[in-house]
Amino acid sequence: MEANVRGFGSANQQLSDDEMMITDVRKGPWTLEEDSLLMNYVAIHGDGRWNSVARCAGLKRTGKSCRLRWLNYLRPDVRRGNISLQEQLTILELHSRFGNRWSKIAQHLPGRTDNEIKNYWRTRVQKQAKQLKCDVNSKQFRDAMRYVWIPRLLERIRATPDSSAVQPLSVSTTNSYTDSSSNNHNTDIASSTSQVYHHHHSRMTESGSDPNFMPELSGASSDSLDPQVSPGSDLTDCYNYNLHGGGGANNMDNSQTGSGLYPDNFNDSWNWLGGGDSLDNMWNDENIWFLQQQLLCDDI
DNA sequence: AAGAGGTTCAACCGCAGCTGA
DNA sequence: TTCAGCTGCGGTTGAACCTCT
Repeated sequence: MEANVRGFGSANQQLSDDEMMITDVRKGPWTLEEDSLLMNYVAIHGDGRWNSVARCAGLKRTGKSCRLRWLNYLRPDVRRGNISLQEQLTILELHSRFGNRWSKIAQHLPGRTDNEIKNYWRTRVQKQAKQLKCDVNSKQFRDAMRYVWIPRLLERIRATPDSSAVQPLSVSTTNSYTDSSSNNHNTDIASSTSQVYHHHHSRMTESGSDPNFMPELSGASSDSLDPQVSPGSDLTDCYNYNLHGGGGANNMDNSQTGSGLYPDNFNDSWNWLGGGDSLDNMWNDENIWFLQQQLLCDDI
């Protein structure tokens, strides 16, 4: 497909400053030729100073456009494609901590771009919230992530005998991460979160909430990003009530899974998380029931 | 086979912050 | 101190692709 020349956006838009310097600014998808020009130029002169890159490389693109193309697509260590379970876990955890600070989250995922993480969040995570009929920033959804989603991810990561099996399927062969700490960051987060989760899980079934588990979600942290997030005690009280007295797992009415709280395609809606396995294993009746109890509890 | 509707993701935009003259 | 230019960020858009009927 041919890229447009001043045809991608609004015709009446005012030209931005860097556009003013280039006549006949090209917009739209990049061609192989343009990619080649940009890669060759950066290989020789290095990146940065993107306006001069655009000019000197002979590209009729804005500096911004060149920068974006390089960072999101052309740079040698960029990795695109399937987000691994560990990366999913990292994104969930870091988003709960930083919110929509995509570039900050991307710093913890070597080779991933802020754009890709943002797209992942919007297309996958927000979709789940929508299908659960709750806001992605709501307590319900955060708790669902916290008590069901993340633990399940951890289980799956741990259950994978060959760690390479949870790596993305399409990792660039030119990847070379010189920062060893960054290289291990996903595993570190999975490991530490796992430890915290198990600590939390054993405690919460005994005596209620554990503020140490993802405190940014519990509201215990002073720098909590979302003031509406309440302490975990409500949820765990609800959990204990349902589990131990007020209609626990043994009393679970399977008909609840089709009660209307969740759409009929609830299981399917979480499919992306499983990485290919049957959802029957991933989102069984117990998990669905648990989520339903959270929502019921929150409604009280 | 074809069209409709849904999903994905590359690329754009506006804005804010930084830097140097 | 001010201002212009540049860079980076987050939100949004729309073409391409996929799935369903």
